[in-house]
Amino acid sequence: MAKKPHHHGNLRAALIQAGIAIIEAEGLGALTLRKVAARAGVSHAAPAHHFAGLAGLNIALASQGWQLFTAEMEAHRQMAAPEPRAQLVAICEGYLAFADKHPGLFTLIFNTDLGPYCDEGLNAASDAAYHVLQAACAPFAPVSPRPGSTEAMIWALVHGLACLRVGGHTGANAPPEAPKPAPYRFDEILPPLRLK
Amino acid sequence: MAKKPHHHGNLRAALIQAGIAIIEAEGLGALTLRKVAARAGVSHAAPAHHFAGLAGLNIALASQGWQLFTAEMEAHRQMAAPEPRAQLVAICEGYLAFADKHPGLFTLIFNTDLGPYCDEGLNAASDAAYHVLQAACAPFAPVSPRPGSTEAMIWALVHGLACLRVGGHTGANAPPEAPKPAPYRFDEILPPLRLK
DNA sequence: CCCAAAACTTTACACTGTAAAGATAGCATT
DNA sequence: AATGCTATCTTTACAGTGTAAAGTTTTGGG
Repeated sequence: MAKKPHHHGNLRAALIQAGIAIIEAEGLGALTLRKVAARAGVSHAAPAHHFAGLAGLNIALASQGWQLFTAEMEAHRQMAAPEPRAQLVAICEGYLAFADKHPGLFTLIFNTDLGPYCDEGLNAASDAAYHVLQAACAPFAPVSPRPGSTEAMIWALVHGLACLRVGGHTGANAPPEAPKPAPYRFDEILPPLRLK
Repeated sequence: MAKKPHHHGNLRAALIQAGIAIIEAEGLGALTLRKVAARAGVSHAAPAHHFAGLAGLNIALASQGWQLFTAEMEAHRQMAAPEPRAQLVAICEGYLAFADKHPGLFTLIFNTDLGPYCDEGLNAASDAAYHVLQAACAPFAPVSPRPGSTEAMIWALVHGLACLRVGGHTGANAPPEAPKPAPYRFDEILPPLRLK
């Protein structure tokens, strides 16, 4: 398993790249082993072999998705002022920006059943994302006696906003021709938090 | 289109019931036109004809799902004390209870792309659910200058908690043998709200 | 040099949704 | 009451999917 394997030369990376491209262009529902293979220029059984089936491809793509997700949050954080609230808001805006820009990957990493504890790399990638949010919540006091309650509240709040936005559930249904209201900025619904 | 159509006798309702039974028993991913047909004792093309394809069946099942969802929230509300905060907490607990008890239907109504403005009955059913939550938020002052911000915040908060719980994302990954922490009750992460 | 194993391809199969054509039952009209 | 019409459902066929097994080619080591 060196840099230049036998035929293709790092086919695994090419397949992951092809999979992400398909998800971004046509949505998660259009992701297919055969389409991925065609886009990478190999036979339709090649991805099934490399990833041990569609489930394995999904896991590999989700790992990559978590890394992109983490990078988006980190990028927003580094642009923000160093005060705790600005850092937290920036991370949550990164969370929302990722969901807006990559709804297919967002659905893959959060709303797809990949099997419990299925892959070590996937766990590590999702943990990294969680730690970014956790660190941003650390300066604030718990919102309830339970430790970790602030992280839980912030995560639920930003995740719910992202999910509802991706799913188009932004209030009561309106006729298609009605102008859509501007989406909420995270600051508008973030309750005040006390510093530790 | 009377009560007793030609052959079966209200096949549409039987197909919906069969579809819900499959989702509840085997998950949303196991839902199939052919399985629904088999469970209802008809040919595999019958559901495709009644609902104009799988997409139509999903829409019909989602409408039913929204009604069950609304009923669950209403049932919790009626058990609660009449104070605004107790009413709101009860509705959110109903929200979470539905997600816990019916993860497949929850995923269908929220995380499945059914097409925008695809069906009038579906819109009415989801609007009914939204109005339950909206009414419970009405006694509280907006959390930001924007009107409706309280509904948006509460909805995002409870929805995020429900989604993360359904998806198993309740913090950093732990080894499978580790005991799972008790899920958050909604009260633990609900910020204080001022009455109007 | 040769051979064993890894990396792919080819082939085949069960299952899915969809479309079209055929059969059947209820209803209305004459 | 007889006839034809239409909706309901079945049968048949087909393209596309994931998966498994067998075959082929390349790589790397003894």
